Amino acid sequence: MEELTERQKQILQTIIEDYIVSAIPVGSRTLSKTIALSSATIRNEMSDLEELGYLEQPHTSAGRVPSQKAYRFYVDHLIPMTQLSLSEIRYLRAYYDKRIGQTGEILSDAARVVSELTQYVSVVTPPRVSGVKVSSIQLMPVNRITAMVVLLTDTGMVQNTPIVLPRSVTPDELLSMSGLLNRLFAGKNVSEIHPGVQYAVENEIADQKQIFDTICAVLEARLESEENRVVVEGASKMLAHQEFSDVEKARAFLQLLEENDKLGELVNEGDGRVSVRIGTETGLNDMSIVTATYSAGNRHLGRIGVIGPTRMQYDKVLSVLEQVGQTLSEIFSKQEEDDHEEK
Amino acid sequence: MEELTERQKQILQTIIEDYIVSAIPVGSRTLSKTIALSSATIRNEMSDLEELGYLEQPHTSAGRVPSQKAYRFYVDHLIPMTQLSLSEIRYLRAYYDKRIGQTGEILSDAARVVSELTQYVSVVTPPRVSGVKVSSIQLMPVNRITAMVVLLTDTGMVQNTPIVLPRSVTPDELLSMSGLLNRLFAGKNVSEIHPGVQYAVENEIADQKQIFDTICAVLEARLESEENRVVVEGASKMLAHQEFSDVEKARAFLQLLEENDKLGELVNEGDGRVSVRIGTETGLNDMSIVTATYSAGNRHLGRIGVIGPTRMQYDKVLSVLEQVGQTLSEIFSKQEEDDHEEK
DNA sequence: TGTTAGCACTCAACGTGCTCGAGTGCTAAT
DNA sequence: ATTAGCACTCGAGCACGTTGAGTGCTAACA
Repeated sequence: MEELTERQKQILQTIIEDYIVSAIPVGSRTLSKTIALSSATIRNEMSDLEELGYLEQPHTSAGRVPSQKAYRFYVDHLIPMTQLSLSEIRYLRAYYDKRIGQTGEILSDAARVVSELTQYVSVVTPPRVSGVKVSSIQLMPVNRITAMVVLLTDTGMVQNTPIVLPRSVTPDELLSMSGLLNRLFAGKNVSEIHPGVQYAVENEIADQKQIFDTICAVLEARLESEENRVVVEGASKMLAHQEFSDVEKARAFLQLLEENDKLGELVNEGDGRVSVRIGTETGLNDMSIVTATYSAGNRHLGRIGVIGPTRMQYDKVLSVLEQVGQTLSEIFSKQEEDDHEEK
Repeated sequence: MEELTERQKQILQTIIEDYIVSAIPVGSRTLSKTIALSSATIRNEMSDLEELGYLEQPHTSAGRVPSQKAYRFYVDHLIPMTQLSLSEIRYLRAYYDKRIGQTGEILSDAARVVSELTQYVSVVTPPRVSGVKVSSIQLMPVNRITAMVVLLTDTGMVQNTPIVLPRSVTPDELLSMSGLLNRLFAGKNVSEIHPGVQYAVENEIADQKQIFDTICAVLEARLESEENRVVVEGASKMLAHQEFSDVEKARAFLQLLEENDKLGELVNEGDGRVSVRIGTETGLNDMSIVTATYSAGNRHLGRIGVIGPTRMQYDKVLSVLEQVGQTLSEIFSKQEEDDHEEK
């Protein structure tokens, strides 16, 4: 690919940044005010940039609009390192210092912060089972044939699942079953739970194995389905952006936001610590998805992201996500440390 | 208030039902096709109805549009008893027969069904603490100074809350604390949990009282905040209705749907087994809210509702909500029965 | 050789005036 | 009491001209 001259880069960057805030095609006159060149010169350069595929013209007598390729070039080479403003950092800290609560709340708080700071829709995927370890498991009786399984993880997450047992069971049996489950799975990865796990039996009777398998099966299914849950915040903000003034487009997008599985996949598809997918790279039309990971220690847990029109404030979004992803990681890692400290 | 003649009622009903599906002002010509009267006669009647406040004219040469008063009259006197279609009933049953799972899932399933069948946004408020009884309480150690409180209710709901204790506590202490909590609160209303509850102590030391109070305080706060959670489904459907073709209106509504506390209040404000609030009665502009209760036995738990434009298919919405509310009640009551059966 | 001024050209956006038709109210006839 | 007829109203939709932002090209200039 041909190298762009410094001047071309400057012009391209100015066009992109102008267009990102104004959403109207930018013309040579406008640019000549920011850049010390005559409009004619700029026209020539723009013409070249168009030929190279960085700019597009909606119609003959309109200004130029950055192409997908331009955005890609922008985030790869031109993006300025944005510092969050002091007030923004303070805003983030306010959440960070909050008591450590329920995982679900932490995630939706994080999403709300991101959405608020960026003015785009924010999506978070919950911790993946493969990244989380069992801290303890407890069975609680509900009625004769139903029990509640409460699973506690090292990241401070709780998962409770009602289980209908194959036969009626006494509280004592449940207790010993709890003990068994703990001996088997405590400290292991949550993903290792599935029926058929072999364990050294001393004096168990055959149908206890059946109960054990039932519990594992239900638990496994539940954890897996839990993985598909996603948290969405700030959906109303999308309508503030021009590209959704067409109601049909807005409806389609809103519907996407309601399809949790698809949305979760979309967010998790990002790779690397931060990932920027632009336009068709997302598989969606005229949409961009920026995501960052969060983790506990060095175990990858999930991703937090922003989804919006291709014309997106990439610099702002990137710095916010980077910051929030890091904060989330700190929170989850802290929880883990507390655990170790205990031992 | 003046009584309407049978003919006026018929005309009014036809206008309303026509307008509900078409959303365009209905004229006398159109009506004369459905009703065996000349357009002129109908015009006279319409003129009278307008004077009585049942109809409105957007402008001189447009048809008539039903007023809020007309809708109110419609749901109170004219509404036909809609039977759900066979396929709809089958659809409902499919959900009803589903395994009884997590409360949250039941509620969001219910909301999704309502939204799907009515094509409006559906909102559910979770069971109120005052309607729910403690089944059992369990404390699980997380680390030295943190424990997880797992509260099981008679409606099969689970509530888990992390609690940071005032001092480090041994698992044995937690166990005895669990026992105490169970003795005190099992079978009682969840709402009776708060710090400072007096209990007959045998050999408890002073600071155990402090731990006890901490647990109760956090639990109480948590349960209260949990009450404000609402489930919203089908938000994207709102955009299909004409009254939201104005993006600004759509945005405002979408934002309302994200303000959980306000939304919950709005839904819970309904009274009676089913409640229909129209237009300004809701406190919102040009919106209607239809809600139905669901309960366990005779204890009121929460409400499920539909929120949409004043021009709403009241008959359809009413029958769906009535049905789903009843189904929800059956589910939650069943859970309760199982409990009693156990004893 | 790169930059700039000037000019003709293009085209969406906007405003104006026009027609069309759905709908009304009124009056007079049935 | 109902209906037919007619004049009137007014938004929707279309044609048309104007405006202005923006372009490409050419020729002059440093």
